[in-house]
This record gives sequence, structure tokens and C-alpha cells, in this order.
Amino acid sequence: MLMQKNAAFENVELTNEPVRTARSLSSLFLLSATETVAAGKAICWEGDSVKHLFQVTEGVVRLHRIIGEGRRVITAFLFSGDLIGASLQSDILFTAEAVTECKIRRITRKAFLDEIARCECLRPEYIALLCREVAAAQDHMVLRSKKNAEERLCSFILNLATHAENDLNHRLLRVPMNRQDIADYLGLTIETVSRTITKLASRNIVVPEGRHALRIMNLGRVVQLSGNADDFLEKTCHSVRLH
Amino acid sequence: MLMQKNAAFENVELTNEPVRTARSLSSLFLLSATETVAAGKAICWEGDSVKHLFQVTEGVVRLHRIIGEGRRVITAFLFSGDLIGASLQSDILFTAEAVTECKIRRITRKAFLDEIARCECLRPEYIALLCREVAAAQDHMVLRSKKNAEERLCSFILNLATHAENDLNHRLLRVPMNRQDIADYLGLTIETVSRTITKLASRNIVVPEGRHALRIMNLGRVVQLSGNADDFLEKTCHSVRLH
DNA sequence: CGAGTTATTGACGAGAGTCAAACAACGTGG
DNA sequence: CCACGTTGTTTGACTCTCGTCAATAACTCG
Repeated sequence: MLMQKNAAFENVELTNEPVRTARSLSSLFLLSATETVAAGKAICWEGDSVKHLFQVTEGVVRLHRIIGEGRRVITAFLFSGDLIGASLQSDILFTAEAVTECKIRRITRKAFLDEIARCECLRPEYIALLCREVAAAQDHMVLRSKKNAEERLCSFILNLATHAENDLNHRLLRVPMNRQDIADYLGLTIETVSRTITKLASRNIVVPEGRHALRIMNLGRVVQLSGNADDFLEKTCHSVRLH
Repeated sequence: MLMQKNAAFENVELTNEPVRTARSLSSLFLLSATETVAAGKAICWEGDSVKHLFQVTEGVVRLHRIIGEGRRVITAFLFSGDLIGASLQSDILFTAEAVTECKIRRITRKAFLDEIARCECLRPEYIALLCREVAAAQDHMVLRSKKNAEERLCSFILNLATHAENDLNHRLLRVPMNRQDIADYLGLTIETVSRTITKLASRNIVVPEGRHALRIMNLGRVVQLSGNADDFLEKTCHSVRLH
């Protein structure tokens, strides 16, 4: 697991809060220095052994696998707060790369596991995290096997929206990743993504604003078209906080 | 979480081995009676709260979700030894049904979690189990977004083959599930599954033998066509036992 | 043996992929 | 600040795989 050369190792932001017994997984990372990773650079590589876990503290990260000749699958986008490598046993099953410039923290796998073993209160959080990963992977599995291009894109937009509450007020959704990333995440081609966005724009549902933003003109329609309408309404209306 | 009416509750096979401290997850289930579930009957239902966990001790189980109107997705097939519901937090995210007649054991979720919390040695096994589920779900995600019908089917055949070592000697692979199950598992239609099998048969790679068996004429080709050739060879040749 | 279920085969069409060209955005250097 | 080249995106024409609908065949089980 190599850090790329230009990941300047900044020794800043060391919290001096005493970590007697860590009360959350996040707090495990607070002892480590923040590292900066430039957009497009790798954080860790598929096939390496799992020596470290990372936490994304700022920016967006993509996890991908390459299969066959040149077919890339993005299995997840990670946002601030998310962990990289929590569900790994021996080898890393993906390459993690920064989509935007990122700040990350790392701890060794050993330290992480030791803390989990030692501290009673971390375990439920860790297990919950793993369960969420399973659920997310299965959701994505459903998306990729039974949804058409429009449903996939709308699902993606909704997902993004939940990670960007702030901007959403103005109905402007920042989309940090490029079309190729979106395509590889949704199991489509770049052309199909582009065409689908164009179609949504022509119906005045979402309108692109430059390459990295979408103006949400009609959130209701997006929800409907995502093919998760039932789920989404249920979850949102009843304010059931999952996870 | 309801048991179907006809799941005769057989009070047999209670092991009398003393379970002082359970040394494996499986042993947790040994105190429970074995229940029999007829082929096609449900074991638990999507949306119910997680009151029990089950272990499949015999037979094959499918987990599925229904999305939209009538679109069914099978997220996994479970075999002898596998647990149902290990990765769930509150609600069940799938319906579990018996593909063949099954024997299962159950314990309450509470008992399961208590044991995990109490017994040091169960935790690594539980965590490993969750990690495997994540990995499996992600593999399937890749399959469904980037593989064509032939690759999907060959991947499926290989998966099945690893669960049926005995028969494989004679190169006859039992396929307990019907075409609809396979289709819903692979994200295809029943017709495409059928046509793909026919095509493989015409090339003398696998030949159907009745509806529930395939004769593997050329395992090497199956591996190649699965699109996991690199992985598979690596894993098999080095005799690395995963899981 | 025969009714009902499940699987196969065929003809056709739709949605997404491929290839190629035009276009827009971005960054750099003059 | 603008010209330019690079990169990323959109659009168009065409192809191909897989889905749909329908008919036929094979299997299963009472």
C-alpha cells in the first residue's frame, strides 16, 4: 500500500483532545496527522496487503476495480467521514483514488483491530458499519441489474444530494466526479450518461450547470424516476433515520 | 418474521455436546432444534424486524428482493453452513425462501449478539463473515454491471461448482434452482439463460442433463469465459483457501 | 398417461454500446 | 487577457446484445 509521491505529509491538525478510551471509530484517527492527496492520485492499490485504514476527512474518493482489459468498475464513492478498508481481511480489493483534492488520516490495521478488540464501545459501531456496507453493496447490485439508464442516473443524483445538504438549499448540486466516473459507477458508458442528462434537461428535471454541477429543477420527478420512490418517500416522510 | 405453516418443527438432532463457550458461530445453533422447510416455502420476509438468525444445515436457500412491479432480484444463494441475517441491523432486507427442501436452525438475534459480545473468540469469525459478505456483494455488483450473459452464466457455474465438490468429480454439477432463479440471480431473463446454455452446449463446454444438472465438458473454458480467469487460476493453483 | 408447469426456440424490437466527429471547458504560456 | 492546445463532453449514425412476446417442446407429478 503505497502513498503517491506528492501526498504532502502535513503535520497539522493534530487534535490534543486526550483519547483515553476512544468513544467512536472516528476518534481513532484523530491522533494521526492529516495527509493531503491531490485530485486523481491514488491512496491505496488493489492487491496490496491491508496495512492501513484511512478516513476521508475532506473531499471525495472513488474505489474501483479493473476487470478484464480496461473495464473499470467503481464500487463506491466515499465522502467526508467515511472509512477506507474497514471491511477488508487480507488484501485490498479495490484501488482508492482521490476524485477531488482530499484530506485523509490513516492508522495501521493492527492498531485499528487492537482498539476494536480492547474497547467494548467501538464494536457495535464497527459492526454497524460493516452491515451498512453490505446493505449499500446490495442496493447497488439491484440498481445495476434491474434499472435502466434514467433510473440509475436519478438514483445517483439522489445519493449525491444526501451528501451535500448545504448546496441543496439553492437546488444546485455539486458533482465532483467526471462523466467517466459516473458511467463506471452506474455500469453505463460515458455517452449514455451524457445522453440521459440531456434528456432529463430537456424535460426540465435537472439542468447541467457547467461540468460539475446540476440544478435540480424538480426533485419530486427525480425521486419518481429513480425507481426507489416507495423507499424514498417512506424514509423521508417518516424521518426514519436508518443506520 | 414468520415461519410458514408447513415447516414441521422436528425435535430431532439436538446435539448433546456441551456448549460451554461456543468456539464457532455454527456451534451457537447446535442447541436449537432442526426445522424442515419444504421447497419453495419462505423462511423469513423482507420488512420484518430481525428477531431470529438462521443457519442452513441442509439444502439451498435464495434471498431476494422485489423492486417495482414484479421485478425480482436474487441477491444470494445460501448453502449448507451459511447464516441468514447475520448482516442485518433492524429490518430484513430480503425474503429468504427454500429452493430445495431445507433443514435450518434458528436462534434469536438477542442470543446471537449476546454471545458475540460475551465470547472473545466468536468476534473474529463474525467480523470475517461480514467482510466476506461485503466482498461477495461487490463481486456480484461487478458481475452485473460489466459482464455479458455468457460471462455471467460461467461465473455462476463456477460458483455452484465450489459448493458441490462431491459431484464435481464425475463432472456432473447439480443445479438445484430453476431457470427463473438463475435469471433473477444473474440479472438476465429466463430466455437469455436458456439460450446461453444452449450456446455453451453447442460448443461442448457444458451440456445440460435434465433440468437440474450440467455436465462440465471443459472446465478450463468455463473459467476463461467467466471473465475471472486471472483471479480463479491464481486462487485455485496456489490452493489458497479463502473464507 | 395427461394436465400443468417449466424450459427452449424463434421472430422482432428497444435500449444501450461503439465508433467517430463536433463542440465546450479548462489551463497554460505568450 | 487572449490564442492555443488539451482534455472532457455532447451529439449523431450505426450495431449488437439482450428483452419481449408468442409458439412449441420437455419435464414433473398426481
